[in-house]
Amino acid sequence: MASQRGEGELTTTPLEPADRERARAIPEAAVARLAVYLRVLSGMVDQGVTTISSEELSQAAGVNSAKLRKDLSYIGSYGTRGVGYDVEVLVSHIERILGLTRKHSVAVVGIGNLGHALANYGGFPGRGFPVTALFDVDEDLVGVPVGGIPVNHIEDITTVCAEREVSIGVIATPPPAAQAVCDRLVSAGVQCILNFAPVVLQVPDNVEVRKVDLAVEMQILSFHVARRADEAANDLVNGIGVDGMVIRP
Amino acid sequence: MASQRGEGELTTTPLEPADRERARAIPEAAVARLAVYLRVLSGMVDQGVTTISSEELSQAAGVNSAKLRKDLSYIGSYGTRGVGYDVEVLVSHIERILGLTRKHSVAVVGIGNLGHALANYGGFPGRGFPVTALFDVDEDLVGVPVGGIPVNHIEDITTVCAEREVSIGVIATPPPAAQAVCDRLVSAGVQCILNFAPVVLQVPDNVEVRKVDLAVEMQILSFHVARRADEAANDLVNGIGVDGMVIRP
DNA sequence: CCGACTTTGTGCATGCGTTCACAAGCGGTA
DNA sequence: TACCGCTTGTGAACGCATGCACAAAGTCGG
Repeated sequence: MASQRGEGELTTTPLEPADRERARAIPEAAVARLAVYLRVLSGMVDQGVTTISSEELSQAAGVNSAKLRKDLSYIGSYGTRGVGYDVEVLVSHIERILGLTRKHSVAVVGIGNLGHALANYGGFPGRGFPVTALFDVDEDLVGVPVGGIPVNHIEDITTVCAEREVSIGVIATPPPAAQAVCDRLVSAGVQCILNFAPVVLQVPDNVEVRKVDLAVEMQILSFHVARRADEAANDLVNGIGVDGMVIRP
Repeated sequence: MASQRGEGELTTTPLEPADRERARAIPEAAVARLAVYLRVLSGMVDQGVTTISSEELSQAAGVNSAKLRKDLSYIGSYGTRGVGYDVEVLVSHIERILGLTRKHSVAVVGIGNLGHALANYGGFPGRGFPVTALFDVDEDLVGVPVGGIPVNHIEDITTVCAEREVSIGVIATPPPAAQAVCDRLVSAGVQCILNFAPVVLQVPDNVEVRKVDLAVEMQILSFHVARRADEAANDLVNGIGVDGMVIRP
């Protein structure tokens, strides 16, 4: 049983030593899944569910139950054998490990179609990620409010990010501008970047970049389409029908 | 050296037996990277580069050169020792393996902020992913052209997807609608789905789903912010300055 | 034609992540 | 209190992906 403590009395919410070591050791893949569990659990809370077993939760999250238990074990042992997990307890522990006890101010750079969508996206503020700054090069956009926030000129990134304590920068610019924008965000002290531009960003070691590349996602799907189509053709040649039934045994 | 053949004489472009086996064996992670290499290489072609070494390409793609060579070896041996790779040859082989020799018609469901952005996104058609159908529940949207394509009512998914030979469905609906939309796409014969809704979709085994979850991405970044902040606090306690310099040796 | 130099392709070791399988632990019941 | 059934937590085995290091294979200059 890890040390318990009151929460929310500090904005920075430092982790206990035991948790600190755990956080260091959590595999990247497990972190991504913890976020998914958290979302599923939040839904459970809304439905009035108070207790859940690893089997139920793993099904809802679309993973193997052993994996789920191992993932949860990375953040501590908060289940009750023979019963399951207390939903609210689990939620609060995952939130703590993911650093969601503190708000993370977000800046969106590039207010095109995607930037608009991101600025208006309701999922962010509701989950502790308020969008507090928008930037674009287009002078005509500067001052125009999008999703309730006026657009700033890209030249002002450094000062605006500093004064609004931006901790996450989202790049939604055209590809050629992405690296320059990234550099500016970094020099403004932003250490976490979510990149939607189809460009490989070069950043210093102390900056974390995650990329969302729609074209790559599509191409991965395309690969699977091709492989499937090809296997089907192959199977047909080998006497197996499209429904998996052997037509020429 | 794998068998060479003319390309483009068939819309379905079946793979040679040797390639077929390779495609089956390519690790998922490598497929994602191949898509990145392809994008970088396309940029090289535009710059007039004809030959590139694994070292140069790996740097541009942000990976280790050994990994790059291994990834390329999955699709065959098309390099020249002592010289490097012919850019155009590499492009055409990656395209073939990823199934990009054929167009993949895309349907976007849910024409909200994100759906608009996706429908207008220029990156898709340019890379062989023409958006050919849009759907929404909102009667007021039906018939309105977005990005040049009129919106259809969601009730017509099955027929429209079938007649336009949609092979990839993109879900950009609110979370509660996602599973129902997914089921409809599947019953319309769509086997590949890109899901932007923060929901775990349940699909049959023969359907491939990839998810893009912005909230999860943010939370992963949040985790890193927290870990970093915590390490910094820890280091400070242990007498190491924020710039990594030991202030209390 | 030969030797030096360059770069690919890959066998092998290492490390990480997933899965299995079961002991440990808890609640309920008599 | 003692037993029984259920579920967690985790050691251990396995499999996949990464990175190293080098032989194989090509180019280029003389």
